Amino acid sequence: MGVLERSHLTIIQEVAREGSLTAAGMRLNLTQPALSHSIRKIEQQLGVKIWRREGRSLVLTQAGEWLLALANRLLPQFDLAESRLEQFANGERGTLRIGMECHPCYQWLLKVVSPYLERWPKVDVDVRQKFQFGGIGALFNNEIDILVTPDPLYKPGLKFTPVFDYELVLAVGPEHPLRNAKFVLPEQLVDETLITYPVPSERLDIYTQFLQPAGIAPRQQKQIETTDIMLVMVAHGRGVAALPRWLVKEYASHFELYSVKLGKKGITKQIFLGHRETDEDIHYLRDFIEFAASPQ
Amino acid sequence: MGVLERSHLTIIQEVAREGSLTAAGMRLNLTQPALSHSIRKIEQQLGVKIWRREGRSLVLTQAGEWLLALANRLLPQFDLAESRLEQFANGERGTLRIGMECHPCYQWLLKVVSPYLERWPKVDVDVRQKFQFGGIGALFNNEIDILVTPDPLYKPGLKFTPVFDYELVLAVGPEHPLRNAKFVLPEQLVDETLITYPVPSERLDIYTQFLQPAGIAPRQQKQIETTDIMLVMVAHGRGVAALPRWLVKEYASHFELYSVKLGKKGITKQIFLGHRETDEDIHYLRDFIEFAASPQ
DNA sequence: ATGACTATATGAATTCTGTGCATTAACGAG
DNA sequence: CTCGTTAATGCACAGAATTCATATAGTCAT
Repeated sequence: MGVLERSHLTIIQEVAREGSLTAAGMRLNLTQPALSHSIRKIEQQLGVKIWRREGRSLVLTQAGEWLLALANRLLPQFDLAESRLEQFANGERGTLRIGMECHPCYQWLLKVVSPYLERWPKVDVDVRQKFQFGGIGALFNNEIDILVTPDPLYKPGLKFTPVFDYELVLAVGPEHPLRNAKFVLPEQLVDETLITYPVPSERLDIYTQFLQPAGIAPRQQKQIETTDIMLVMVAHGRGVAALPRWLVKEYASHFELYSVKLGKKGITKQIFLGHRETDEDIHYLRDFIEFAASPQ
Repeated sequence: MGVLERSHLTIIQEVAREGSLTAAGMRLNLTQPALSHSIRKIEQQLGVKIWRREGRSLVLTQAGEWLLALANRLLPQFDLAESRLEQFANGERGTLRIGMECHPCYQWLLKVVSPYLERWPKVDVDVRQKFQFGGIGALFNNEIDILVTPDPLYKPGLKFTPVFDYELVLAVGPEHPLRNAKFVLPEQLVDETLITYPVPSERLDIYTQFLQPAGIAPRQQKQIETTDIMLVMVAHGRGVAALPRWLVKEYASHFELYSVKLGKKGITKQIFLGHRETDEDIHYLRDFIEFAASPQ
């Protein structure tokens, strides 16, 4: 089995560097006899002479030169590894895996992530959107570290932090009769084409909190992946979409878009970040939550 | 100081591979508690959790994944190193440094080295020709492992083996009056141009064994590095040269050359290979000497 | 739920390796 | 030759690694 250890390479390198066991011992915090015993053992375990005893100094043999080259190549990698691990230990390095259960939040997330990456140059961010057992399950399975969700499910071991509120509104185009309406009622959507993200309707607030309570369904539903395309369609009168008010406002600089309140009182949503309690000592994770919760 | 050892990487790799401490223990010839204690120690020494305890199995953390990648990268290099060292130990690998104190022997050496390199694919051959303290000194200083020389100097610790005999002759061109002579005497060279290798005349046998005893010097001496050019010059009547008979014969197929015996009895030389007695257990070195000594 | 099975964790005892001390041996410079 | 320096050696000890025995925990089938 393997007998050559990192410590042996260190000794070989240091002895070659200092040229004497005594000096090398000083640097390694070992006594000269300790090294003498060590190198003898290495040599007989490997069955190779590593040094030629020349007078009172040690000169590397061919095999020794070869080992020295190996040491010079491998030891820096060990050192690097240890400094990396220290960063892991201090929570300075890692991958923050963020799960999303809220399609339109993607735009918001982007705005949070960019400055965060600046602050934590050694932390990578990974965003995932599909979960076999739901976002909460993904948190428990350790598939993700942070969950962006509008539905905090308070379970032991998990914690949720509210990060921002927004109002869900109906986005309509410039030709739409509702464009200047104070608000819209469910029955006003029976003849509309509703554009949504491609997820089950029980995960769309426009259904669960607006249409279904009134027993209404829109004439047609179109599913579109990306927010940009969705709003282009809306601006051209190909349908209407339920989105956060701030998102519609943002896109309004590019396309002509109007926001209409959903119902008399409007629909207000709150977004939470969920995380495992066991992760609370991870510095970069805690900072992400604090940073995200502070108003941008 | 460094705490991460090769053995730790081995454990990480093996546990990841087998998925359980018990199984990994079998492969490493260790018991399960041994591993359990080891990994706990590694973790607390590094200050990083490497595994997450999930149910009754161990799952790598981010830091653990990182270490596994390191292990997969470094461990093969350790394995390779050990197999190389085994080859060193068995004398199958190394560099045979050959020193030359005999210029014309270079041609002979080439003929010996080619088949030798075939027989020892892992042994490299290095030929050196300049020595600060002479060839014998170079042997003692470990600058070379084998010395090709016509002057064996029997000293304790060194051994010399005769490898071949040759006759030193005078090479002349087709227009030369001596071309068919039975032999040549020193005084017949007073008006000649003598072509030699660029070394001090005390190292040229034509001087020490032929001209100087008779108190004769040639009209002119030209120094030329390479045997080829030397013999081209001779063939064109630009001078004469003292070289081994077999060498002249070999070149006679390319240029018109004639060999003339030096003195009535001729000059016979013997070439030896010198080596350190301490090197006699190096397999590839002993084989080189045996191989060189056997008639080609 | 319960029990059988299998995995890891733990603690104490033991074995072994590594280290240091004291000393010897070898070398080199003055 | 002698002194200063360096490596080698033998012995003794401390601490680390390993094992054994056992506790604890999770999984699966009934």
